[in-house]
Amino acid sequence: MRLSDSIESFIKTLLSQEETEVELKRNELAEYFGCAPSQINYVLATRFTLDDGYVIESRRGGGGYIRIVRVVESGQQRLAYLINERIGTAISEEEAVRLLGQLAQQQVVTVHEAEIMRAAISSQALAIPVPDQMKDALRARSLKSMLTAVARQNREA
Amino acid sequence: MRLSDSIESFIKTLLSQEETEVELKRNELAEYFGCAPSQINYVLATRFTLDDGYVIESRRGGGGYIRIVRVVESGQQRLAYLINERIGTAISEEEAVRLLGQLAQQQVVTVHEAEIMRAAISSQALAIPVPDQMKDALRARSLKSMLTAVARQNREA
DNA sequence: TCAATTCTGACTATCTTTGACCAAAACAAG
DNA sequence: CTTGTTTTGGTCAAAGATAGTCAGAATTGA
Repeated sequence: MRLSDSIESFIKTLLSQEETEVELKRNELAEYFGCAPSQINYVLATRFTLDDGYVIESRRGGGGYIRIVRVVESGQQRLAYLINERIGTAISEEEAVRLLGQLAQQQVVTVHEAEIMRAAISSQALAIPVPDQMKDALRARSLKSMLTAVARQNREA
Repeated sequence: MRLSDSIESFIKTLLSQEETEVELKRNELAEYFGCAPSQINYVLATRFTLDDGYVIESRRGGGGYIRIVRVVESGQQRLAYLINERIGTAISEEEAVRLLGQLAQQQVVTVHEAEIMRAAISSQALAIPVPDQMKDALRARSLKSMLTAVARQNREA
């Protein structure tokens, strides 16, 4: 059993059934597993990504922490499909607007929320000197990030 | 719980209900929390800034005091200030998160909306290979675009 | 063997707390 | 009034406490 796998399981156990988030101290966890603290970052970076349905928050300094939030129930939510399949790694503004319109119509999000998301990824917002390709990638990331937030809110509601 | 967090809560409790301002003695408060007096200044500087919606006044010498005033502003005023003056052409994720938290707390936007906006401009969302400078510029554009959408919705409502 | 994955450690970034020294206001004595 | 003393609050730099990053070493699996 790899160290990374052990740490992954450990965290996922803490996140089991009821609990949807855990807060831990990087150094303590590293101590517990007898490894370098940066190993924890590696595990988080490779096994608790947005695409995996997790969001990581942290703070440095005294009283610092790492918080891991599970936002998508494996495979069962509709948003999970959108986040992982339909949007993918790049999406055009037109496609995104169409998608948001559908979500609003299906009342997955409010009209206000859809408008905000649309504003976030409008060509005006993305008017920076990078290739269109990169803008589409950026739009996909931002959109997925926002929908993940929505999924999290739905779950908490 | 961090000392700073305790002091912050304590002050916010004093300000919570009807009161829009409190006056206190720096040394007494420090004594109460068993910390260095300058710790109080640290808390004020990091958690009671103008961005957070507070104004600090103080006097030295006999009978000296520190007065913390919670500023009240209309949602539209606040949005206009952020869009036209505060955000500018670049903003870091940390600053943006602080501003969004404040907007939610002042109920200019809902917590859901704030979370969505936060997600839109998080570093996770902006993880593309461009210089940080450009990310900050992008974040500013996207944020202003979203806040403009919110302002428009308010007007139409 | 060799490429991908895992792991580590040195260096960096950020947040908190403290303490020494500074500045201003009030007060008291002359 | 003027000046010295006392009482406050302010500033800043340094130390302490965490977490993040990244290049390269170690390991693993094909």
